[in-house]
Amino acid sequence: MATMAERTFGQIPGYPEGTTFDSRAELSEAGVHRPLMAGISGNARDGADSIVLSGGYEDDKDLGDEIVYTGHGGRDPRTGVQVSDQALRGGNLALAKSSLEGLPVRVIRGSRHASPYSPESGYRYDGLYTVDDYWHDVGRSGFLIWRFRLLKVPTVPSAAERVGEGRADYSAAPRRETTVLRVVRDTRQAREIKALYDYRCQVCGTRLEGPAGPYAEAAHIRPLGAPHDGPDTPDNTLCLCPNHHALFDHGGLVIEEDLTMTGAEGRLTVHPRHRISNEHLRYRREHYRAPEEEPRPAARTTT
DNA sequence: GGGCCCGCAGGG
DNA sequence: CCCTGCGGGCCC
Repeated sequence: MATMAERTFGQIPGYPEGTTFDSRAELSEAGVHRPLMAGISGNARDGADSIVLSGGYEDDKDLGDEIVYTGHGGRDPRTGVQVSDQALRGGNLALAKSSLEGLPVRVIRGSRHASPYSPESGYRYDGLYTVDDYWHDVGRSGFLIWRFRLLKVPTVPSAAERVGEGRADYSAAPRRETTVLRVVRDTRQAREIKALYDYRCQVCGTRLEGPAGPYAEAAHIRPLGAPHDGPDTPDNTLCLCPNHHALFDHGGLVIEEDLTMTGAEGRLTVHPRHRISNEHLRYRREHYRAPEEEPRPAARTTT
């Protein structure tokens, strides 16, 4: 009956960047940031979809396009003073998950946030950011804090992504160079493929694991976007470790028709519930495998 | 249902 | 200004 509204990642239709709100209640009603008090909206499974910078956290840094946001926890609720260490759970784990999955986070600034980028009054939606990095530090209080570096996403996505509903088809996955080359966002189906393989590389079986959980990459067999126009569908997606993803993208790993591999040992691991398109594999071989270096006539002659 | 949280209003 | 009480919604 009272089903929880679906968490929406990305921009909320009807509320473009720069939209202002009088109160947290207005922000909540619009769905731009649902919690009325908490600074982080999200959970450990899906990631964080929005945050609010509203002052009060002494270790925050705001450079406009770059924000170092402080996690929550360890504060006396009355005084706001840090009285113990923070842990990687709750909203903190949600932000870490967003970093692992490359999900966009809506950023809202409040007037009480001491920064040249904060609004005069109320709250303002300031666009989408990715969680580029997260780590722990000793804050000014002397207690452990979790810190999240957020970088502004320069382009505005055309459609919002919804978790739990199957209409997440993107024509392209934008990339951005940061400390590493990282996918800005994965589609729902890409995350499902990674889950199906339990984040193990289909080539080597490697499973990378950090404090917030496992990390793998979704690789497209026939690339997205013009002129390849590969679909963002499970039969065109592989779950790979970063090395084999890069090797695959750059033609150093070729998957043959019988799933043996050139550039790696053995056969590609394929889950029984994962159908991979032979057509897309063929396209990849035809366009990315190193061409045979055959001696050719210097000039074509007609007889 | 318990506990948490970057609100908010009101009073001193 | 600071402090207090009272909170709604949501995560676990």
